[in-house]
Parts: sequence; C-alpha cells; structure tokens
Amino acid sequence: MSKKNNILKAATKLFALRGYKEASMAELAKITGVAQGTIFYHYHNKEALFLAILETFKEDITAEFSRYQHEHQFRSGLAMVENVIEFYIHIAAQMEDHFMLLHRHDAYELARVNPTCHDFLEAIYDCLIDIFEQAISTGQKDGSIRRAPARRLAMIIFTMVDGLVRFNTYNLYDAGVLYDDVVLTVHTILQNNPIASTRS
Amino acid sequence: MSKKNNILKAATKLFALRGYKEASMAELAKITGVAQGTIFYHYHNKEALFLAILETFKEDITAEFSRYQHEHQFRSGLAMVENVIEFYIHIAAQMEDHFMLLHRHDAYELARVNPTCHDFLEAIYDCLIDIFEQAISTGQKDGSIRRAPARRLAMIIFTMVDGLVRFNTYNLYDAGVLYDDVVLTVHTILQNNPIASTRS
DNA sequence: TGCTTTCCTGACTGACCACTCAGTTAAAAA
DNA sequence: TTTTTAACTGAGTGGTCAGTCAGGAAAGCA
Repeated sequence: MSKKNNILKAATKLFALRGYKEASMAELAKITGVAQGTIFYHYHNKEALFLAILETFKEDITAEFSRYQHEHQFRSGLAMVENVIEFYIHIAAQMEDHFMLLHRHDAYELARVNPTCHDFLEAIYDCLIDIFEQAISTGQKDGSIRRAPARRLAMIIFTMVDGLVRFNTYNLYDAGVLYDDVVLTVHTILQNNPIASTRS
Repeated sequence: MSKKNNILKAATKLFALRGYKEASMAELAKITGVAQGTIFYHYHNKEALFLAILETFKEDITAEFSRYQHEHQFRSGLAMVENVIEFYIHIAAQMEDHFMLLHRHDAYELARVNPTCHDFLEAIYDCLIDIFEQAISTGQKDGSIRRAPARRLAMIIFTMVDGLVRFNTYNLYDAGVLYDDVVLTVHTILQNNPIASTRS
C-alpha cells in the first residue's frame, strides 16, 4: 500500500482513539513509519487530512450499504428492518474507528465553519438513515409496516440503534443485553396494527 | 459569587464549548478575570478542575431530579413518563453546558484511567435513567404500562430521548420535528396491550 | 546517460500550553 | 496593632505542537 494510504488509515485510527486535537502529527508519523514532512507533502495540513478521512468514510459507507442492498432480498419489509439493524451493528463494529470518529464532536465543530465538512457529515448521516428508511418503505408497501412518515420512523430507529453502539463505546453499560430489547421495541413500533392513541 | 465558583462556571462552559484539550487555562483565566495562578490555587491542575465540574454536575442533577419527583404527582405512570421526557428535554436545555460535556468523549476517556471520574459518570447516568425507570415502575403498578423489565425499558427510552438532545446539539437535523414522534413512539412501546410478537 | 519531476526526509521554528513560584494583598486572629 | 493565614498575582519555564524548508533519493523519461 502507498505511504499516502497508510497515513490515512493510521490517522483514522489515531483521530478516533485520541480525538482531533489530542492526536499529534509526530505520533502519526512515528506510527506510520514516515517522516513528519511526508504527511504534509500528501496533506496540506491537519485539517485537510481530517477532511480526507471523512471523505473516504462517506465513500466507503455509501459503497458498503449500496452493496448490501443489492445483495439482499427479504420476504417482508419488517424482516428487512431487523436485518438492517443487525447489519448496522455489524458494520459499526467492523468500521469501529470511523464510527468512533462520528461520535466525537470534532467533525461537528469543523462542520460549523467548513461547508465541505458539513456536506460530508450530512451525506454520511443521510446514507445511514436511508437504509432504514428504504426498509421501512418496503414494509409499508407490502403491508408489514404501519403507514407513517418513513423518514421519521427511520430517524427514531436510527437514534435507538446508534445509541446502542454509543453505549458500547462509552463502556459504561453492557450494551449487548439491550440488543434484543431494541429489536423487539422496533418491532412494536413498526408493526401494522394501529392502536388508538391514548395520549393523556 | 466567589472567584472559585466563577472559575468553575466559566470552565464548564469552556470545556463544553471547546472540549477538554482545546480549552486553555489562559483563556479561562481571561474569561473569569483572574490570574492563571488563581485557577491553580483553587484547583490542583486541569484534570482536578474537570473532575470538580463533573462532581457538581452529579450533585446538581441528583438534586434537580429529586426535587422534580417530590413536586409532581401524576394520575398514571404513562402520563408520568411523558412528563419526564418533557422535563428531560427542558433540563437538558437549561443545563446545556453540562449535557454537552456529557456528550463529549473527554469524560469517558478520563473514566478509563480514573475511577473517581468513572463513578461520577455512572452516578450521573444512573440518575438520568432512574427517573425514567421510576415512572415506568409506577405505570406498571397502576396498569398503564405493560410488564417488562423496567430498567431496560428505561434505558431504551433514555437512548431515544438523549439521541434527540444530541441531534439538536449536532445541528445537522431539526430535532424539534422529531419530538412528537418520540413521544408517540414511547407511548406505543409502553402501553399495556401486549401484541403477539410476530418475529420474522 | 543526463534531466526533470515526484516523493520523501528530519532538523528547525515560532506559537502555545499547563503549571510554578516568589512575592503581594487582604482578611482573620491574637 | 501586630502576626498569621489565606487568597491572589503574573512573569517565567520546560515541553509539545503544527507546519516549514532546503535538500536528498527515487522514478519516469529523453
């Protein structure tokens, strides 16, 4: 692999582990086995390197989910949602560094002043929520999921599942035991037998 | 107010806004209007200051929620849960700085090597989840909420509501529009008419 | 082979950082 | 009033940081 690519990979890990500010270019150079100057030859500055990471994340996650969608077929939308949850947790574990980066504040702070960064983040979240939404839409068409704005249902479910992943990285609670509850809850939320809303 | 207290308050805001590493003691001194030495007279070092913030947060949030519980009575547990959600969002807005601090990784990283920090975080989360759990338990006793492990239900609902707050601070989506959906969803999850689980 | 371009190096720089400390001021005690 | 203690100050220190730059090595090309 090229040195440039090595730098990008190691930087992803380092930024995820330490955070943007805490990660030093000197350490990155040491880990990658290149001179500090090499990093700045390939990436204009630290911020450009960070943006490059986000860009590849965007591309990777888009590709990953589009591949997933083309490779899987489900008998019902509801079954598909369940599988999507499993897949999300699987990919979050596989791309642990990237997801940890997404759970830090660094990117959101940069996004506030850097439109490119904002667009990358938006694209990443859109992609993540899209896959839930499409499963829900499918379920609404085949009648396995109740009629309600698919995007909002997707966001709520995404919030839950992503919260599970976050709990896990925070290392405070054993998120594993919550998994079954989340899947059951999602079932309850989505299934197609509308109950009279008894708002108090 | 005492200088010590001023430092603590300003530090909370600064750490929340910039993050632990990015917040400099020089800036904190400037904001508070004291000499840098004064900060180190009251707090042994930066980490001790950070821990002091967490400790007061723990105490404040515990007091706040215990006060809330003693001041409110509800006709049903389900109605209580709804009110708790509203209260949570209210207090998250009121104590914006503290909650932003809770959503950063700084504290969790410190908690990994500092047991005191770990205990503070655990106490804060326990308190936050407790209030949901107690409302749910109440509802299970009066029959307005279905029977299921109250703690887990509480964690799931906490995850959703806290995700809402987080969405808001990330500034990517308009979390406001999701509020009603979350309340409705919580209703669906909790209400007491068990549906045959049609796991696919 | 020489020439050009791309890739790479690591010592160096100025800025900033957390923290110190000798000394000053203010308040409390004797 | 004098003495003691607590609160406060800000210039100074050693260390780390992102980023630079003059030059060397490698690769592509003639």
